[in-house]
Amino acid sequence: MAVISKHSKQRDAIMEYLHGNGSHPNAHEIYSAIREEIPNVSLGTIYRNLNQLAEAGEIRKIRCTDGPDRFDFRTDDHGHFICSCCGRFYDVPRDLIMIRGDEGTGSPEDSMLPGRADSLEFEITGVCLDCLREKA
Amino acid sequence: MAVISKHSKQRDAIMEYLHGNGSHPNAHEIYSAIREEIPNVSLGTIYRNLNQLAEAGEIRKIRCTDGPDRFDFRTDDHGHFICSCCGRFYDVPRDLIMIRGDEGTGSPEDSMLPGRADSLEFEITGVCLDCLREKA
DNA sequence: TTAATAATGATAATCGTTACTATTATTATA
DNA sequence: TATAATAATAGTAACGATTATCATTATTAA
Repeated sequence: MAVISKHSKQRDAIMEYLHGNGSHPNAHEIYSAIREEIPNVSLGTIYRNLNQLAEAGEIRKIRCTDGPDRFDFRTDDHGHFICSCCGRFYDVPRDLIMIRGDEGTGSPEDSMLPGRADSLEFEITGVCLDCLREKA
Repeated sequence: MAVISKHSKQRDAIMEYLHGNGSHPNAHEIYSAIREEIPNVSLGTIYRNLNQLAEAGEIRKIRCTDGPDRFDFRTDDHGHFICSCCGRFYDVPRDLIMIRGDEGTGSPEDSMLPGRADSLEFEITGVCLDCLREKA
């Protein structure tokens, strides 16, 4: 895991923005927000820092099935629920998802998977409760 | 779901290639393969047809967390296991994955999810049995 | 306080993909 | 079977997201 050696106000501003922002912004949204504070910040700086922070394990890069990558200050294991109606992005705890046959011995031979599972990325698409209520 | 109205040898060749090829090729791999048969086929034609076929429900587009999209002639609900060692792509039946709280009443209110789940995309990263054996 | 070097802003380049357009192929119908 | 309608094509330009380059500036260690 890479280490960040020198510190910069641009990176601080990005971290501050991510922590104060519950959603899952993409690079351009972060760029727009940081520009309010540091008007001549460069988009390249945003990307460089986001990747650096992700490699250092301080944030998570979410590769979306559609559209640009998003970034999340939550680094614990979790997936996402995307409302196909309003587009909102919800966090879903990892332990809501179970892999059948992965609870027993822990031996990959006993699992129904083609090997040893190390991590699981998942994205649930559906309609959130807010949108369901609105429709009713 | 869109309908394909006229038929073309380029599209036929793509379908044939996908069915004769168990893996999950990306657009460039398909392009290379089709060019053997139709040397002046255009990359745009490959993309146009792949998207058309996916919209018609004849193939599936797999949006990878890393790298370009892949295409799969299997259209049933399933996810993927990617070996971080050899890069191979395995199919995983959808029913190996369970969403906790999604078995009961079917009511989204009872689920632990933020709404009604319509579909689940998942990608398991790990080390496949072949690679595990090789290491041992 | 200076030397070493990491980070920056500006911008060019890259990659995967989509859009455009004149031409060609397929289909329905006369 | 000839013709008209139009979908699909090849070629190429354009696009959005991201990464690379590079001269300059900021941070850190000695």
